[in-house]
Amino acid sequence: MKNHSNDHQFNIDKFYKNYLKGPRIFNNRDALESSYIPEELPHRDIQIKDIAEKTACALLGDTPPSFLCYGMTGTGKTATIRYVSQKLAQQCSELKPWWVYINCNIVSTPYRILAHIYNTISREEKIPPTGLPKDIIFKKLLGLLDSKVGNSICFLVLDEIDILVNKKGGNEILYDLTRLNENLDKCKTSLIGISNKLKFKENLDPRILSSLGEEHIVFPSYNASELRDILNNRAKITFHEGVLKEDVIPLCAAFAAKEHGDARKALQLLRKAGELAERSQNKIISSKYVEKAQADLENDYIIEYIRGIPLQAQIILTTIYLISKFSPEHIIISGDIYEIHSEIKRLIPNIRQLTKRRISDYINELTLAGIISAEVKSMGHYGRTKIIKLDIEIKLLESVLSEIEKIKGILNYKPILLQSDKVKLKDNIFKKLI
DNA sequence: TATCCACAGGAAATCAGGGTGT
DNA sequence: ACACCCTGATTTCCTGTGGATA
Repeated sequence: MKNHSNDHQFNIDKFYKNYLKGPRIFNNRDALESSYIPEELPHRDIQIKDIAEKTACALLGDTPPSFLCYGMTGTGKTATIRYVSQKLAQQCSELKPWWVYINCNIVSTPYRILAHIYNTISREEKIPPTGLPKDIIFKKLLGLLDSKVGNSICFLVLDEIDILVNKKGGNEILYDLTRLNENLDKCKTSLIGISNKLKFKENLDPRILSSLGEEHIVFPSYNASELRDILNNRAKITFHEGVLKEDVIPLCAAFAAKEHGDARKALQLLRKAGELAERSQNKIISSKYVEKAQADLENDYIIEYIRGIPLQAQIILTTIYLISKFSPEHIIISGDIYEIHSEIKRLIPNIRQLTKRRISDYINELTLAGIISAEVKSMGHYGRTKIIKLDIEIKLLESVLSEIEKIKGILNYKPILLQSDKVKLKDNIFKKLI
């Protein structure tokens, strides 16, 4: 088939030429990445000093104490530790300490934690992702630590340790890690836990808590003025001179300060604003791009989240969508979600029936992610249930769901349940009770 | 005031799918 | 081929419960 509309076609060559000719905004994008470790960390002097003091004895070959770092997301916990670890390494001529970073959200099971530690140190022989018994791995790890790390120190940084603690087997593996030193001849290990939940200690085995030390390093949230300092530092590296309007950084800082002073958020905003300006071929970043970035980031998060969850969870979300779409007045309760789920699962191949129990878990997960909100309410003789509300724009939800191959076909299906008189009757009673 | 609905949500078991060394 | 390992998703079994109703 001939293409008769060449003039309207996207000309990719021309686009690249224009792109190169266009205004340059970014000098070094990496400086706004969360993995970037800056030369200096503003407003973290106390924490740097604290960590430096705790880890300094590694220089003499002694075992540093284990400790915990607390602070909300984006308060610089990980960055500070990486910063100190760099500085510490610069001081060591020989006996360089090893640092193993473990994000417990990603490396999330006992087996994988051991394997991850082993594999980061070993480099040659890798431990397979599954298959072996844990105790074998543990013994192999002990051998490796003594032979490879030798007389040096190995720091094990457990990021998002709270997630690990709340899983089965989490306390056990932590306990094993705290006892590593007892089983080692030459090498010494030291644990550093990072958490953004202050109350996770409740679920922590007291033996682990005592070995992690009673005192913790606290990372307070940044206020707007501190955020401005951070942004100014990074902006100098990131952008070419003169591309930033003066009000951009204060605005980013203000937005992020509203969200418990999250520096990561502030940096994301700044980068997104830069990208938006770049995309519209503008050589100046003005505050209107920040406003736009704020809205975009919110949506990006939601879209990525929904894309990432399992199909069954997406289907649960679809049931909520269908109820909101066809009966906007309807009060959404968990029982109805169950009914409609079993109704529409027939329309999707290879989808099994879920139990109420499982659906209840999915509802909780969606609530945690901020997609919906749910409140348990007692309806007296009508039982106890969850009242569910969609917390995002239904248009947005629709557009995400319609991109999912197996779901897009049923977005116009009107559930039979919604038309049943029994449900309508119950709905009316519920409305009076609320 | 006792009852009883329709669930909530914890704990343990099960299943299937990815592996291992022998 | 066999016995056994680890994991994630799900089921099974279970006890608990707020408050309108009889």
